[in-house]
Amino acid sequence: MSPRIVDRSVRRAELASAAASVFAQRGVANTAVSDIVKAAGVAQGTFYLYFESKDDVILAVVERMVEEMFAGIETAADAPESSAVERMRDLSDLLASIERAPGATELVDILHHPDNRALHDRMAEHLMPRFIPLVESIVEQGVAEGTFDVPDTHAAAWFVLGGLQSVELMDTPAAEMPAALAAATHLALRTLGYREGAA
Amino acid sequence: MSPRIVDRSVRRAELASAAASVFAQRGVANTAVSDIVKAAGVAQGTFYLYFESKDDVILAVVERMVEEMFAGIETAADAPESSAVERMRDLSDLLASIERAPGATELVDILHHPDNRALHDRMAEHLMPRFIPLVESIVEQGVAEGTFDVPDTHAAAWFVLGGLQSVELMDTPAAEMPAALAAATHLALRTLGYREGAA
Amino acid sequence: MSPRIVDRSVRRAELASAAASVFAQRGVANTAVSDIVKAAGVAQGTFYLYFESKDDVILAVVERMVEEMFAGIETAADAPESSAVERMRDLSDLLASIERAPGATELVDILHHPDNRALHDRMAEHLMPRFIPLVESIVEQGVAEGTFDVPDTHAAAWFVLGGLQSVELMDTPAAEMPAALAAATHLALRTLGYREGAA
Amino acid sequence: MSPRIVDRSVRRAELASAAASVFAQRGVANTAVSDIVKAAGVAQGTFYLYFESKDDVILAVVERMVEEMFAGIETAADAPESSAVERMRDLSDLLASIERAPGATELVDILHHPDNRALHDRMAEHLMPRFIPLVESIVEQGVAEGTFDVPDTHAAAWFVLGGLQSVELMDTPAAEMPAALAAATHLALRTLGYREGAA
DNA sequence: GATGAATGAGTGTTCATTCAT
DNA sequence: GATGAATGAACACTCATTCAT
Repeated sequence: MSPRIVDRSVRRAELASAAASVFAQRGVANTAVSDIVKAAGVAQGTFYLYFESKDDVILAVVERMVEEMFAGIETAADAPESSAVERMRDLSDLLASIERAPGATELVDILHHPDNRALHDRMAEHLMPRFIPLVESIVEQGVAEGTFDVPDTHAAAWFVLGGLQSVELMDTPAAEMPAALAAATHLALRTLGYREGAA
Repeated sequence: MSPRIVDRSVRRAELASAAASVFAQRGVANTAVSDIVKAAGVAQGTFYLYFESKDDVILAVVERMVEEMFAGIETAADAPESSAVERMRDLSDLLASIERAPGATELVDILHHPDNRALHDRMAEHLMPRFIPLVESIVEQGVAEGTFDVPDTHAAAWFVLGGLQSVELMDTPAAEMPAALAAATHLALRTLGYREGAA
Repeated sequence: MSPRIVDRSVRRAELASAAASVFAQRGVANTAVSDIVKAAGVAQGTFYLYFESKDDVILAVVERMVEEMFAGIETAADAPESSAVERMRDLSDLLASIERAPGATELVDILHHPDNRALHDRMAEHLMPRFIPLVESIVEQGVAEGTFDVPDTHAAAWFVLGGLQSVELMDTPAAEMPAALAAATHLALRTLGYREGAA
Repeated sequence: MSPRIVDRSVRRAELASAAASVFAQRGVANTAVSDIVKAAGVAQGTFYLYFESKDDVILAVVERMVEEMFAGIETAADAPESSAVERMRDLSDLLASIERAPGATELVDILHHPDNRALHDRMAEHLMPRFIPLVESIVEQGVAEGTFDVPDTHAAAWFVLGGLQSVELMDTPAAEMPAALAAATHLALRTLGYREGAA
């Protein structure tokens, strides 16, 4: 009955996984702690050995999601050897492909559950501040390279990131996504002062 | 104490107001129907004379907000006699001033309550589809006038609106807002292919 | 607005009718006073002008049913010019046909509503004591005529009436009802000491 | 105060007992779950650990009653070594003594509560189908033995059982019960075609 | 007499959290 | 550490009844 020689953080992760899974199916608000422990195969009390409260798991799940997402994006987009334009194009693609990223299925399920807009947003809240520096560094690089031309790189980073995200929220059928994406990327570059044919 | 003197819709509005007020203080999820009726000074059962359920008030509050917001914006921005560039600038200003609009204080309180991201989003959900046609009409006008140049007006409308909203979410101190706004407007116009100095 | 020159008891009857109708559809316990007034087309308060409470209508409805049922039965079965055996046979038939009696449809609907067993029973309670004297008078007549032979006419009346009712509760398909009825009548007569072929 | 010492079914039984007791005092409909838990000395939530709903306890109480009653009857009357006539006489006695059975006091209290006709009936509903086969087997045995003579044993079983029950509902003072019972038994046997003095 | 808006106590049920074992 | 039975406050919602108009 006690072959559970797993250490604290592993157990915590198991519970968070179980929670994430149930959240995806039933929505966060409709999920009771009892659902989580059932899914994890532990007793009710055990939950409180690893989390202070229900809110605590929610936070943990969100944070894990942010980490996973950002990890994927960052390694891919943080390629200082590329030109700013290339990095910008990559970022645009990556943003679009986040939802199709391997292993992200669960995240997406959770985020897409209609009752989880709050979670979705709490996540966006965590995500934006982390993305912005990345985007801003790309913008700055572009300005330095002379391909971009913006007075306020910070504002530009927000504007472009907001614009790209917004396009992804558009009412686009799957078939036309690539075209929409191309359009968005094009707009993003233009926003940054990039002249397609020029240079 | 003064029955029959107020008609149904007025009473309903009173209750919605009370609800909005409590929502702003405690967040939607933390507000019980009993809190609402207490604030409105009526009995518990009275609430259900005017709303079918708690969800019903929430929806009513959100819709009222949307209407108020959109009413302000629409009348202001829907000026077909102006040029597309002017209208775009107006829209940008208006978007920024929404939160400071008279009477909107309460809306803002509610929307800013940390627990109310869901409400905020349900509202955005209602709002975006109503704004997009407006923005798109401006873009199309600009294209027709020869001042804008975009292949896909729909995508452009989403991108620009998303970008503008995003800038407003920026971590900008009040003092620098005008500058940030000017920058955002500038970016929006550039995104649409407008050449500042040119014709 | 006041062509309602109906007198008190008529109005009361209207309300009782409305109540009976709703009871039949939704069951007594699931029927709110508001349902009754809606069906009657009067205001909520009006109800309390004619009935003291919800229980009061229930009672009124039950009593009306009892009266209707008994009226039908009594006139039919109370035929002192017939022989006791004939009257017994008639009673048996009548008991079986109660549910198919004209105008009783509504009663039956109510009584058959699964939630209304209590009502059904309150009614049986009223009905049995009224039927028993009738049955007993038949039994006594038979004894006097020499066709029946029972020591305790009171007990015999209860036994026979209970037996007949019980058979009607049997799991009999409609097609076999006549046969079951004949069997029951036969048993009833035998119980009373009647020798079929004899005398 | 002594958790884990009682097992699940015991605790469930305790709660059912408490419920039965309160039902007897206040009637089923007038009993709130809060009354039950108060009587049982447990918290409100505990109730829902053992029953799915209020209806669930009601059903449990009824079923327990049915079992208790039937257990007593069955063992007593199911004596195939006796003659059909003897078994019939035993059954008649048992039916009459049910209410006086040791431990049945509580059942009787509940059943006699005026508001509990529904419960009473739900029980009768459960009970009749279980008794009928027993009675029918007696009738069939009698026919085989040549002491009874009925064409339709099924109908006869219903008739006789209904008759016996009906007599017990009679307005008989306690002192005269034995006589009424004897009369009923006599009638029952006669109904089945038994000739007292004969063979 | 009639109205119907208002009342508010009462209901069944859920669930995050605790704690004796 | 792990358990899971127990807790009890909280909640949304109903409805018989009242009463100012």
